[in-house]
Amino acid sequence: MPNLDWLPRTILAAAKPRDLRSGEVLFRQGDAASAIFRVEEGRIRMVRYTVDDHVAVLQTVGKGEMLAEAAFFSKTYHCDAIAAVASRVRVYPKAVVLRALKSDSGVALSFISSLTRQVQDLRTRLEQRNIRSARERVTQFLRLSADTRDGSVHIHGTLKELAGEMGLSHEALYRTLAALESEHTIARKKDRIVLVGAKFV
Amino acid sequence: MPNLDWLPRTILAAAKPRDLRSGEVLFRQGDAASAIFRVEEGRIRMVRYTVDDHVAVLQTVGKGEMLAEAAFFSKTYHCDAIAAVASRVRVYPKAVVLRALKSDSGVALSFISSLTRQVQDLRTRLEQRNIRSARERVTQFLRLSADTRDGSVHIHGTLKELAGEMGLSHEALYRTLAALESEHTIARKKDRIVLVGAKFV
DNA sequence: CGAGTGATTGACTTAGATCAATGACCGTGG
DNA sequence: CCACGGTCATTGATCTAAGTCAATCACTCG
Repeated sequence: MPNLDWLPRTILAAAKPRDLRSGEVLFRQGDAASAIFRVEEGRIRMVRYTVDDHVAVLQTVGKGEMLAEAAFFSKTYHCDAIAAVASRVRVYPKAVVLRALKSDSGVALSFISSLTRQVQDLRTRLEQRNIRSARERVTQFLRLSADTRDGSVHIHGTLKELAGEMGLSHEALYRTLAALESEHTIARKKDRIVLVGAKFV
Repeated sequence: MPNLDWLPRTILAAAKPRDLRSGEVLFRQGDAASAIFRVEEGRIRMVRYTVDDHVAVLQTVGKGEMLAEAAFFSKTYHCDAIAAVASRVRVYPKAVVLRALKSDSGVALSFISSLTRQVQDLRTRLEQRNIRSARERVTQFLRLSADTRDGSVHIHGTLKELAGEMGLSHEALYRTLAALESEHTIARKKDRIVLVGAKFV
């Protein structure tokens, strides 16, 4: 869950937390962009109002993720940020962070590193979504997530959450795992799934 | 299609092109990471071999996109890059680019800007993939892509390509558009779709 | 002028969403 | 210490929307 590890400790330490009730607004489209945030707890929804007067969710930002990075390069926020559930964010004043990025190329480089990793990860997830079949989607996920050493995948959080991240209903995931297990393609342990037939190093 | 607009002109100009036949290998997992690339024409597939001896496509990089950005922070490439069709890439030596990033905070900032935009875009696309119904997926896409001024969406390339990007079969997209049109939710012109009922500014 | 490709529509099939019910587990408050 | 409410995990039954196969038409290009 890092994701802001690239910031100097002094800035990290100085960032104030802010608590939000469910439904509370963090900022609105058009507000002066004064800070970026990191979600410590809960979920924030980035929402935009469309030309035909509907609401569109641009993204849902979860625990550990950064939000409003684009505020760096904009005078104002370009969408609303609203807490989907009771949440806590940490506030990083834009000016302070920007100064650090400008003055210290090491900080900038670390940030770039973090961003490129994110881009890769997101592209991979998008690619996975192109796989229609639940079965293939799940096995590809497991293959890419498997530890090279022992072919096992550690499951963070609940299977239900995982299903959501993979774009499957939780029932579909349960069923698929059950099927794969019964064919001995995988073995399941507590918090861990092992790819049978993985070549160990 | 820009995406490397953040690099100094001198570097852009110095980058050599390289042509690849369909199926040709640009680099292999484990090769020393000596350059990053931009796809000028065609499509490059990033492929990894999994622990259980299968092939997994990590991502498909299309025209205008950058590839192997992560090579900046790694001694070696961590997957294979293979041309899916005859392609042309431009080669940016890692050392040169890295030097520019380190020495010029303006360059670094521009790169960061480009990356944050990419991250936002990818997250939005992922969010869209969570919408199961073709109809909703298409309308959300149109709403978010619509020009604020006149509520119209310019269609780049073919509808077939668009269907692929949205994760729909082309038939499903055609049908959905036909349905939306017959209900007067949208109007179609050459290369352009207009959201009826969009509030014009 | 034919080959190749996109756009479009029809018919059919199926995989996955949805609705439902049950058991296991956990924390908690009386 | 135990009963109760809540959530996850699991499995069954059902339904439907989207994928797949297929045929046609319109265009473009050499």
